[in-house]
Amino acid sequence: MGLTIYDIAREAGVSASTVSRVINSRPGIRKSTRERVERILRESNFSVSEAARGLVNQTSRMIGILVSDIRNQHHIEGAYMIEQHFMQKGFCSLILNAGESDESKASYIRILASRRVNAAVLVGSAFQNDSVRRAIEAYMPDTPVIFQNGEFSLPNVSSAVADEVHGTAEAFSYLFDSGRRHIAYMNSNDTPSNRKKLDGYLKAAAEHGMEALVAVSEDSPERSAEATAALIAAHPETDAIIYAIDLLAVSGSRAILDMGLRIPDDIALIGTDNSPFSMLSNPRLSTIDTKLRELSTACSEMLEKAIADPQYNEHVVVTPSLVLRETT
Amino acid sequence: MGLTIYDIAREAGVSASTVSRVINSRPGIRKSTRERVERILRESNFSVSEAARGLVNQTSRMIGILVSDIRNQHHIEGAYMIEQHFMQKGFCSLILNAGESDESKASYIRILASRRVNAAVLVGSAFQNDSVRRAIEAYMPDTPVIFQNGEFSLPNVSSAVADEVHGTAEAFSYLFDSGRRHIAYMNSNDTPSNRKKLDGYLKAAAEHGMEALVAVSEDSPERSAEATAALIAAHPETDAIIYAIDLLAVSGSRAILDMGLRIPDDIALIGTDNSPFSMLSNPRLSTIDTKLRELSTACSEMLEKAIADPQYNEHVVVTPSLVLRETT
DNA sequence: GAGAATTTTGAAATCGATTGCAATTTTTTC
DNA sequence: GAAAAAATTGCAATCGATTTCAAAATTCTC
Repeated sequence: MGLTIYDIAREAGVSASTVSRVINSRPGIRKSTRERVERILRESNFSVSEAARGLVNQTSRMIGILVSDIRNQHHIEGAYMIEQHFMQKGFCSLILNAGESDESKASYIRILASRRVNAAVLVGSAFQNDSVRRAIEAYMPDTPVIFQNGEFSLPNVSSAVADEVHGTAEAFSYLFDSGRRHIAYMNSNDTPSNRKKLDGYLKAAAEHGMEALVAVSEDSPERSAEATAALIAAHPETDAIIYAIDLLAVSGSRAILDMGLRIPDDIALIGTDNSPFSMLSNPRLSTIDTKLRELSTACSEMLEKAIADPQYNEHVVVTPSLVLRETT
Repeated sequence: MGLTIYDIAREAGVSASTVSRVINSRPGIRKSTRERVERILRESNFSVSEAARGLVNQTSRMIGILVSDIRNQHHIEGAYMIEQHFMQKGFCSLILNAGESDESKASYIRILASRRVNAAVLVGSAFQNDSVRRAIEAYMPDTPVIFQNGEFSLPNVSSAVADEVHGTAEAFSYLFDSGRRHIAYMNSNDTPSNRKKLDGYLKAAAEHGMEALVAVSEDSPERSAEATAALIAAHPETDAIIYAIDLLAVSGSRAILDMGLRIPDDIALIGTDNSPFSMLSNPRLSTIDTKLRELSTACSEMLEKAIADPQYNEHVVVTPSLVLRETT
């Protein structure tokens, strides 16, 4: 089935070395020879085996991108930017859905190591756990790793992280300054990122001398609507809610409207992440912009430097900002 | 840096063949030898080179997934299901963002061919063009290709397609039966899929003896809001709009509300695709469910059969159905 | 405990490219 | 037109695994 350069060589009456040199545009080939080989290459629809090439060149020209859930808009956007950037440079992206558990995430590190990726990108804070850390130390101690929204202090790991503590605290202060006195927090699944957001809320509440009220919802629209309704039923005095995730805020808003309350008059809402649909919602959602684009851009740049220079290593922090729309 | 099986062999005092047999759980190795080799394998964090392995085994154990835009929720969902399914079977997914132009899509076929993927999946109707077709014939004539939402009559290509003509026509009939007499259609970018939807609309309009009114919006919330407002300004008698894409319908609904019209009293809206956020919108969007899940499931199944049997080839059609919510 | 039968193990070829070095061909130079 | 210099080309080794076939070690049989 697959033609090899030997087949091409025979056809062209030259050696495999010559064919290889033509394919890779190496100098020192007579023009007429080059053209003849190129023609045969074209006519026979030859395509080089990247596996064989990778074996001798000791490189796969692949970037491994690990995402805990690619269906998450937030995550895929990060993967997309990196994919786009490196495809142009001739790299392929091995995008893998690394799953829920810590062990499964760690096993994906092994998979990337087996594929000998030139670099790995971890998208999402959920990778910040000990299994993953150990897997990196064991199987990719010398491969550049870029952590989007998390951090390991290993020599081959760089990172770009959002200061989510600050972001949530700022949202709290804004609500407080606009007169809200019963600001609740709707948390989601327990991830390092959500923990930081919660910390920001708790810290801000303490600083303003206010009691904290934290509810939890799974990461689904239905659960959030239920959790929001339950929160308000139990604490009718609530006049503002900060949500750990935009999606939860949007379906929460719907539940609030259905209860006959007004937004933002009775209750103000602030989501987190400035997701694409946060401005499509009705009313349009105010949100904490965690600067996903900046995070991804920073990752692409670091990745590029890290591939060029294995010693390279950097950690950047971006500061979230508040986007005010119709729910505040 | 990278250890090879020869390093392991030396350490264990055996030959590389033995190490290979242990790694691949081949029979005929003395228990004590196997355990010794396994221990060394573990202690040295050895990881096999898939490139070398692929070279001799003539397989990459990779599935290539081509998506025209991975940020599109609709597409990524399809890629996700396939990724999940095959990862368990030890395949990696090379997910590539194949870009806008026909030529760029075709060139990605070449890339997958170079990587010697075991199969390729094309997600989205945009791959249905001649450049891609020729690229498949030239570079992957024997690799199973599964086309999600499109079709080529090539021996190695299978497909799962939604009958979008029918879906849109059904939506039209529903609106007509509920008394609407000025049903407009908001189209989006010119893709094979959107062309079929438009056909369905035109066909249904003709069948009901009604005049067709087609507007076009680029695939962005802002454009759709503008296009919707313009449509209604030019044709105030409009009492229903079918949208080629849910997203456009959602931002369109916002524009309509902003004009002081009521939904569905003054204008009924139906989107297309039953996207995750269509039921989060306010009011909740009625939509034509193009059965994305079924499409993807069918693709996974066909993919599996095609990998097992290169002769395999099938074409399935799924029928969309109407999901009625608050905008009708 | 010798010889046969069976189980384990290893040497060497292979997969499809790339590349250093030597050999060959072509071009220059006088 | 012969020798030197320069430009082309090919041979053979290499990358890191797998696998066939033969050799070596072990177990069985009488």
